Amino acid sequence: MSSSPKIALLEEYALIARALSAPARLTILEQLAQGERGVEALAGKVDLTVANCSQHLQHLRRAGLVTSRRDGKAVIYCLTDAKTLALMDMLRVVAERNLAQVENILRGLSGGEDAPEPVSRKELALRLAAGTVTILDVRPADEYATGHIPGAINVTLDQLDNVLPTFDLESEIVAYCRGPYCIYAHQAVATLRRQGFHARRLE
Amino acid sequence: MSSSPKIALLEEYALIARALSAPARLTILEQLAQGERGVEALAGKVDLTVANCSQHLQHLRRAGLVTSRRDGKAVIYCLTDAKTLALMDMLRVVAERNLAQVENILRGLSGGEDAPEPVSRKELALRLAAGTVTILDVRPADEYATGHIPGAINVTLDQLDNVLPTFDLESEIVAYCRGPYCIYAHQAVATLRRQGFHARRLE
DNA sequence: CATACATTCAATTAATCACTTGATTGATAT
DNA sequence: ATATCAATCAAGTGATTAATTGAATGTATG
Repeated sequence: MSSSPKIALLEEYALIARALSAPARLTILEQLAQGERGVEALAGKVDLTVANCSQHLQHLRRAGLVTSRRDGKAVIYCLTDAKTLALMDMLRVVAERNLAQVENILRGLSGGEDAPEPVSRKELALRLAAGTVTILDVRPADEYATGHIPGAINVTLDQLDNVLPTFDLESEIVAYCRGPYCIYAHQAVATLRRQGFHARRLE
Repeated sequence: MSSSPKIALLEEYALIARALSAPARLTILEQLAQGERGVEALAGKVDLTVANCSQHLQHLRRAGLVTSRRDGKAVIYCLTDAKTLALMDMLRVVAERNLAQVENILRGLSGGEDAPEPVSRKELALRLAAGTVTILDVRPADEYATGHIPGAINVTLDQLDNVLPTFDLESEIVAYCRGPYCIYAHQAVATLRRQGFHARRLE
């Protein structure tokens, strides 16, 4: 009745799930989703010691989620394939669907009930062409530097209050950050709306 | 720079991943995918003590993956929604893609290199209508009893050797079990093929 | 009301995990 | 070769986890 291969298989699946079961590793994956990185760069981004970050990376590698290659004296890590992101996204979807706690947090971020619908990518393209929208890239400057939506202005959350007066109260503002795992855009939109701006988040 | 709500969110996501990080809980979910069950029935199916099974179920409930309701003096558990299955399936896909170990196990199950392509559901329907196929349900009798493909014969792995001589060597045999997480069908096909039958697995 | 039953709780043990610290490896530059 | 830098390894600590056992809860039935 029992089957050793079956358990062996399940243990492999469980290995992957376990790799995703630490917040630190999820942030590492979020970073890697933006592009390959060295260990030290990652450690700085996710606020871990280098040794600790290295261990997490090896945990991820054992699960097959990332691969590494050597470049001089640096070791560069990158996602094994895009399916990993799909897996993380599904994790997020299930969480938002089933956990009341997640909804509470997200509601808190958006500053209450009046959270506006996010803007779709297609809609943004139309508005951008019409020139009726300001786009904010809310990521750290270095990530903005390596690539961003054409026409987007880089404003981190720290800088937001300073830059805010230069915006037009009437025009629409669309904020984006790294993706679904990143909440900078949520926070930026909440801040802007508190000041009376027409701000929305890119989906 | 740091954001407490961000970590709180990631901890919720990690909670779900952790719920999927034990083989025992994956088998429980596989069972629940077939229909709701009481604690004792589940404990029997997945070979755990009742207390232990109950604890795993509560772990899953904390992660929002299952819900429970009372029915008399029994407590019935069921999957919260079908997204959970999609998540598990993605786990399997990523595992098959990235982990060499998984491929080894699956190859071992299929009895070597000559693993035949699985039969699609659509193809099976056609063959079934033409009457040119024998369908085997390789699940335990009680699961067969609660529902099965019309025309399918219930033969567990134990019984397979006994029943085998009654099959026609020329006709095609298609075996299925619970789904992608279940390996009974793999094993049945391997056994049948070793005996010279034209056996394949339902996708 | 008392009893039997299904499930959960509580306490324990052994194992595993995250993180820290300090030493070690591998690759480049002086 | 030696020094330097990035990354990994190894060992230790505190916290978390899975599984076991036995007691406690809640629900139905006599």
